[in-house]
Amino acid sequence: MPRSEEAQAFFHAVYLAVREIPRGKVTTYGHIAHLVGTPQRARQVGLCLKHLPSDPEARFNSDNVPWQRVINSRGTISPRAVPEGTQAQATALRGEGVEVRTLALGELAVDFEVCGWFPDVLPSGGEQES
DNA sequence: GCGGTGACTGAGC
DNA sequence: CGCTCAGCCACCG
Repeated sequence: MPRSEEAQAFFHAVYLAVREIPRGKVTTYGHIAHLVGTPQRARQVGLCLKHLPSDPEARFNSDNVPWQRVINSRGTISPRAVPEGTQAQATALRGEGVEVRTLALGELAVDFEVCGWFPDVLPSGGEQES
Protein backbone atom coordinates (compact mmCIF):
# COMPACT_ATOMS: atom_id res chain seq x y z
CA MET A 1 0.00 0.00 0.00
CA PRO A 2 2.01 2.93 -1.29
CA ARG A 3 -0.09 6.01 -0.93
CA SER A 4 -2.29 7.15 1.91
CA GLU A 5 -5.75 5.67 2.06
CA GLU A 6 -7.34 8.92 1.02
CA ALA A 7 -5.05 9.46 -1.92
CA GLN A 8 -5.75 5.92 -3.04
CA ALA A 9 -9.49 6.55 -2.86
CA PHE A 10 -9.04 9.65 -4.96
CA PHE A 11 -7.11 7.83 -7.67
CA HIS A 12 -9.69 5.08 -7.64
CA ALA A 13 -12.59 7.52 -7.98
CA VAL A 14 -10.90 9.31 -10.85
CA TYR A 15 -10.30 6.10 -12.79
CA LEU A 16 -13.90 4.99 -12.30
CA ALA A 17 -15.20 8.38 -13.45
CA VAL A 18 -13.00 8.39 -16.55
CA ARG A 19 -14.30 4.93 -17.39
CA GLU A 20 -17.79 6.37 -17.64
CA ILE A 21 -16.92 8.70 -20.48
CA PRO A 22 -18.69 7.23 -23.52
CA ARG A 23 -16.66 6.18 -26.54
CA GLY A 24 -16.40 9.09 -28.97
CA LYS A 25 -16.89 11.70 -26.23
CA VAL A 26 -14.47 13.86 -24.25
CA THR A 27 -14.48 15.85 -21.00
CA THR A 28 -12.02 17.94 -18.99
CA TYR A 29 -9.69 17.33 -16.04
CA GLY A 30 -11.67 19.90 -14.11
CA HIS A 31 -14.97 18.17 -14.77
CA ILE A 32 -13.63 14.84 -13.59
CA ALA A 33 -12.37 16.57 -10.44
CA HIS A 34 -15.86 17.99 -10.00
CA LEU A 35 -17.53 14.60 -10.45
CA VAL A 36 -15.39 12.98 -7.78
CA GLY A 37 -16.20 15.74 -5.32
CA THR A 38 -12.94 17.72 -5.32
CA PRO A 39 -13.38 20.53 -7.88
CA GLN A 40 -10.06 22.14 -6.96
CA ARG A 41 -7.96 19.14 -7.81
CA ALA A 42 -8.02 19.14 -11.62
CA ARG A 43 -4.23 19.04 -11.54
CA GLN A 44 -4.21 15.86 -9.50
CA VAL A 45 -6.58 14.31 -12.04
CA GLY A 46 -3.86 14.90 -14.59
CA LEU A 47 -1.40 13.17 -12.29
CA CYS A 48 -3.68 10.14 -12.00
CA LEU A 49 -3.72 9.69 -15.75
CA LYS A 50 -0.02 10.43 -16.09
CA HIS A 51 0.77 7.65 -13.65
CA LEU A 52 -1.76 5.21 -15.09
CA PRO A 53 0.05 1.83 -15.19
CA SER A 54 0.73 0.12 -18.52
CA ASP A 55 0.87 -3.21 -16.71
CA PRO A 56 -1.94 -5.44 -18.13
CA GLU A 57 -2.28 -7.10 -14.73
CA ALA A 58 -3.07 -3.88 -12.89
CA ARG A 59 -6.67 -3.23 -11.94
CA PHE A 60 -6.52 0.11 -13.72
CA ASN A 61 -4.21 0.48 -16.70
CA SER A 62 -3.89 2.39 -19.95
CA ASP A 63 -5.93 -0.28 -21.70
CA ASN A 64 -9.01 -0.37 -19.49
CA VAL A 65 -9.17 3.35 -18.67
CA PRO A 66 -9.97 5.70 -21.62
CA TRP A 67 -7.41 8.33 -20.60
CA GLN A 68 -7.47 9.82 -24.09
CA ARG A 69 -11.00 11.18 -23.50
CA VAL A 70 -9.77 13.72 -20.94
CA ILE A 71 -8.48 17.08 -22.23
CA ASN A 72 -8.05 20.57 -20.76
CA SER A 73 -10.73 23.24 -20.28
CA ARG A 74 -9.69 25.07 -23.44
CA GLY A 75 -10.73 22.07 -25.48
CA THR A 76 -7.21 21.15 -26.50
CA ILE A 77 -4.96 18.19 -25.76
CA SER A 78 -2.55 19.28 -23.03
CA PRO A 79 1.07 19.33 -24.24
CA ARG A 80 3.34 16.74 -22.55
CA ALA A 81 7.00 16.69 -21.76
CA VAL A 82 7.12 14.09 -24.54
CA PRO A 83 5.44 15.49 -27.73
CA GLU A 84 4.79 11.96 -29.01
CA GLY A 85 2.43 11.42 -26.10
CA THR A 86 0.26 14.33 -27.20
CA GLN A 87 0.07 12.97 -30.74
CA ALA A 88 -0.76 9.52 -29.41
CA GLN A 89 -3.80 10.96 -27.66
CA ALA A 90 -4.98 12.64 -30.87
CA THR A 91 -4.55 9.38 -32.74
CA ALA A 92 -6.45 7.44 -30.10
CA LEU A 93 -9.35 9.91 -30.24
CA ARG A 94 -9.53 9.94 -34.02
CA GLY A 95 -9.54 6.18 -33.80
CA GLU A 96 -12.89 6.31 -32.03
CA GLY A 97 -14.41 8.86 -34.37
CA VAL A 98 -13.53 12.12 -32.63
CA GLU A 99 -12.58 14.97 -34.92
CA VAL A 100 -9.30 16.51 -33.74
CA ARG A 101 -8.32 19.73 -35.51
CA THR A 102 -4.73 20.90 -35.65
CA LEU A 103 -4.49 24.62 -34.97
CA ALA A 104 -1.84 26.96 -36.31
CA LEU A 105 0.31 26.77 -33.20
CA GLY A 106 0.37 23.00 -33.38
CA GLU A 107 -2.38 22.75 -30.80
CA LEU A 108 -4.72 19.78 -31.07
CA ALA A 109 -8.33 20.83 -30.52
CA VAL A 110 -11.63 19.02 -30.05
CA ASP A 111 -15.06 20.66 -30.35
CA PHE A 112 -17.01 20.40 -27.08
CA GLU A 113 -20.18 21.35 -28.95
CA VAL A 114 -19.84 18.12 -30.89
CA CYS A 115 -18.38 15.59 -28.47
CA GLY A 116 -18.26 17.19 -25.04
CA TRP A 117 -19.51 15.05 -22.13
CA PHE A 118 -20.39 17.00 -18.98
CA PRO A 119 -23.03 15.28 -16.81
CA ASP A 120 -23.73 16.80 -13.37
CA VAL A 121 -23.32 13.41 -11.72
CA LEU A 122 -21.91 10.05 -12.74
CA PRO A 123 -24.47 8.04 -14.77
CA SER A 124 -23.69 4.96 -12.65
CA GLY A 125 -25.14 6.76 -9.67
CA GLY A 126 -21.98 8.36 -8.46
CA GLU A 127 -20.73 5.53 -6.27
CA GLN A 128 -18.88 2.34 -7.02
CA GLU A 129 -17.72 -0.05 -4.31
CA SER A 130 -15.68 -3.14 -4.84
C1' DG B 1 12.68 14.13 4.45
C1' DC B 2 12.50 18.48 1.94
C1' DG B 3 11.62 20.95 -2.35
C1' DG B 4 10.89 21.36 -7.28
C1' DT B 5 7.64 19.81 -10.81
C1' DG B 6 3.58 19.12 -13.28
C1' DA B 7 -1.63 15.34 -18.64
C1' DC B 8 -5.10 22.01 -14.46
C1' DT B 9 -8.11 26.05 -13.73
C1' DG B 10 -10.56 30.30 -12.75
C1' DA B 11 -9.75 34.84 -11.40
C1' DG B 12 -7.40 39.17 -12.00
C1' DC B 13 -4.71 42.63 -14.88
C1' DC C 1 -7.16 38.46 -26.02
C1' DG C 2 -2.99 36.90 -23.53
C1' DC C 3 -0.08 36.50 -19.30
C1' DT C 4 0.53 35.93 -14.33
C1' DC C 5 -0.85 34.12 -9.84
C1' DA C 6 -2.40 31.36 -6.37
C1' DG C 7 -4.35 27.03 -4.83
C1' DC C 8 -3.64 21.93 -5.38
C1' DC C 9 -0.89 17.69 -3.69
C1' DA C 10 1.30 13.04 -5.34
C1' DC C 11 5.59 11.97 -7.39
C1' DC C 12 10.51 11.74 -7.75
C1' DG C 13 15.27 13.08 -7.13
